[in-house]
Amino acid sequence: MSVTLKQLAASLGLSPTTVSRALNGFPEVNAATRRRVEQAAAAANYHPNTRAKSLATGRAQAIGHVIPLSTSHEIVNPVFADFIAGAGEVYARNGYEMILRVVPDDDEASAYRDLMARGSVDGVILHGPRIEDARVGLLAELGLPFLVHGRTSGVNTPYSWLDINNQRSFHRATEFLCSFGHSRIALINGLEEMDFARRRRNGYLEALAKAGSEPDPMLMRQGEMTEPYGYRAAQEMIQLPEPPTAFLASSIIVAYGILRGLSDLGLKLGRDISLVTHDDELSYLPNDGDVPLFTATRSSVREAGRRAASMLLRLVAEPDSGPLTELMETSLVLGASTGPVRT
Amino acid sequence: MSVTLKQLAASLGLSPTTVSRALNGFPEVNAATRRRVEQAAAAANYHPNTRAKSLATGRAQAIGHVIPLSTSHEIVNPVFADFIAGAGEVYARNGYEMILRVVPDDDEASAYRDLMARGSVDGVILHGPRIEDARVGLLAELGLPFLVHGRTSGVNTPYSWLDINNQRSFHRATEFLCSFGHSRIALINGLEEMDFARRRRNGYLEALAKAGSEPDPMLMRQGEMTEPYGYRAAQEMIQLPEPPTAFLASSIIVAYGILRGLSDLGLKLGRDISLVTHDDELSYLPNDGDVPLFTATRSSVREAGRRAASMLLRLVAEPDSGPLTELMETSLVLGASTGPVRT
DNA sequence: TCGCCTTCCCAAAGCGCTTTGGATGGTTAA
DNA sequence: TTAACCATCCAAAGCGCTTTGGGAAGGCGA
Repeated sequence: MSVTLKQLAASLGLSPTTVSRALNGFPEVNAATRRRVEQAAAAANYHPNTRAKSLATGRAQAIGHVIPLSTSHEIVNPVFADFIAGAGEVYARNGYEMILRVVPDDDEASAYRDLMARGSVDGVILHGPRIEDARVGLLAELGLPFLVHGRTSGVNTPYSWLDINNQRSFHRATEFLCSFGHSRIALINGLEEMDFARRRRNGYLEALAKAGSEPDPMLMRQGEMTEPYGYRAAQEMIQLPEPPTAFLASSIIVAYGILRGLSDLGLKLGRDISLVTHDDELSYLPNDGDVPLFTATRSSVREAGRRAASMLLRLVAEPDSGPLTELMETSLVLGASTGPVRT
Repeated sequence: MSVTLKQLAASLGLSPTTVSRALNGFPEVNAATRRRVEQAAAAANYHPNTRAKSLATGRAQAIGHVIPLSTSHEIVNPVFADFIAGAGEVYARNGYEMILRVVPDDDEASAYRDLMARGSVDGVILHGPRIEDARVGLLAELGLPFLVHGRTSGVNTPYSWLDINNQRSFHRATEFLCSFGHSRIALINGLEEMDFARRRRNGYLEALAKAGSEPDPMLMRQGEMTEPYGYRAAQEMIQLPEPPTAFLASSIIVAYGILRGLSDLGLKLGRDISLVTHDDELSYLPNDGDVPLFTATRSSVREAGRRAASMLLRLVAEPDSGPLTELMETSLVLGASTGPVRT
């Protein structure tokens, strides 16, 4: 079907060895010969067979992403698409393939073992780390280079990760709301078995404590971050005897739900009620413009994908470059959804 | 690192040949031997090296998904994550790997060529087909098995596809609105270079014609399907001298935007204004419950992913199974966003 | 002239698997 | 008894590439 190295070599009257070296930039080949080879390769649309190449080199030239599909709720993380887009960019630029495995989340361990044993990938990115996530230990033990998108509290062995400063983000956001006089601030969080959610709650609690406000369990909720989840949370909380005057949401999708919930009750964001949300800059839910709809802690998950991919590739190339870590700060951008507490 | 066939064979005092045949279910191996081999393989956590295997067999055991990243708007299709989740399920079950390439959309052709020449995949799924999409011709020419998610009008060569009945969906939706007395129905569509968008518009126009309503260009809009797009469209249209009494949206994300746009103007869906949207059943934007928020033409894109993957695998296994096609009908589910025209 | 580098190229082995084409020994039919 | 036949196993080639370990030819200094 497609042309092979041997054929190309034969057509040039050269040995496969020389052609290989010419194309791979080895020094011991005449400049003129190299040019000739390169031209012929381009003309024949020659691309080395990936499988043969990686069998010979021992490198898979591929990075794996295992995306767990929660067996209970079956939710696909909406953030995933943009992260992948960012990472994919980097892989493509570096000649790496991206391979995806969608697995039930109780089957993830065997997915990693399998990937390792088959030698299908040179490294993996671990998504959606939970508190004390056992996958980190497993991967370390397998000896497969990996990078965590996020972190996992309670795991002591060092590992590489890229995370945003969730705690600081929500600390700042809470602080910001407090400075407007808010003291009853609701936290509509993701599932708190997820590490990011726990950290956000910590930041929130920390800021409340600093401001001298007592946290109220009635105002704290965790759940799968869908739009209706935000809607229900907002509606239910607003009917409490002592309703919140502000909301803090863990995802822009949830924020839209809150917005709708309040709007249905005739309440207007920024005037009657304040809202700060985390904003991953999902491409189909842009929160920009002169005055964004939502005041938000903003951080591009696509950029996170890019950086995570770069870090992992570095880790694959130089396994001794030790655990690599990066903490991205978010920016707190002022939108139309916040204002002083209404008295 | 991981155990090889040769090692396993040596440890069993057998030849690699026999071990290979035992594990691959060939008949010419003693039942007892086979059992012994299987147990040893399991104990050693033996998994055949993918690259070696596929080099030997000539099959990549992988399916490629090329996802074009629009160079101009940089939007990642939100529908993509759920489609992938569905397809991934099927690949995993059949021992196929899923490989993803994120490429700028002006570079897609070379991505396919490359995938083909390197032999990295046994087939590909083509996403986001446009009108008269040239990729179909390219893939046919390359001889790479492929399946289109959607269709492409104006391409005459036969090809395999899985699509939903966009035209009929929007025909029915429009008809339904007409039956409520609506005649000024706005269409907030996706980019009409996309095949699905064109079909939806056709269905819409067809139904309008049948109902004797004149289509109004002021009420038809196309664009990238984001939330703000829906918001702006709704707000602008509602201020027209002759505003629409109903909206037809191509995506639930757009529908949320419309909802917010109307809501900001004090208009309530289902009472003041009607809205029907297409609903792909995105997992994080569920439109369900006793009475769904939106009346919708509903079709699970995750299920589409599953079916598309199955069809493609079939195509790969039996290339002569000819062009496979499937047209999924959508269901029109009644939600809270529609009602008789307000007089 | 010889010896010694360079420069440029090649033969062959090997990556881990599958598969072709036997080989071996025991059974069965004639 | 012999030939034909299974049932069961194996040696070796080959998939398309990289890489090791030369080797031939030419240039240079002594």
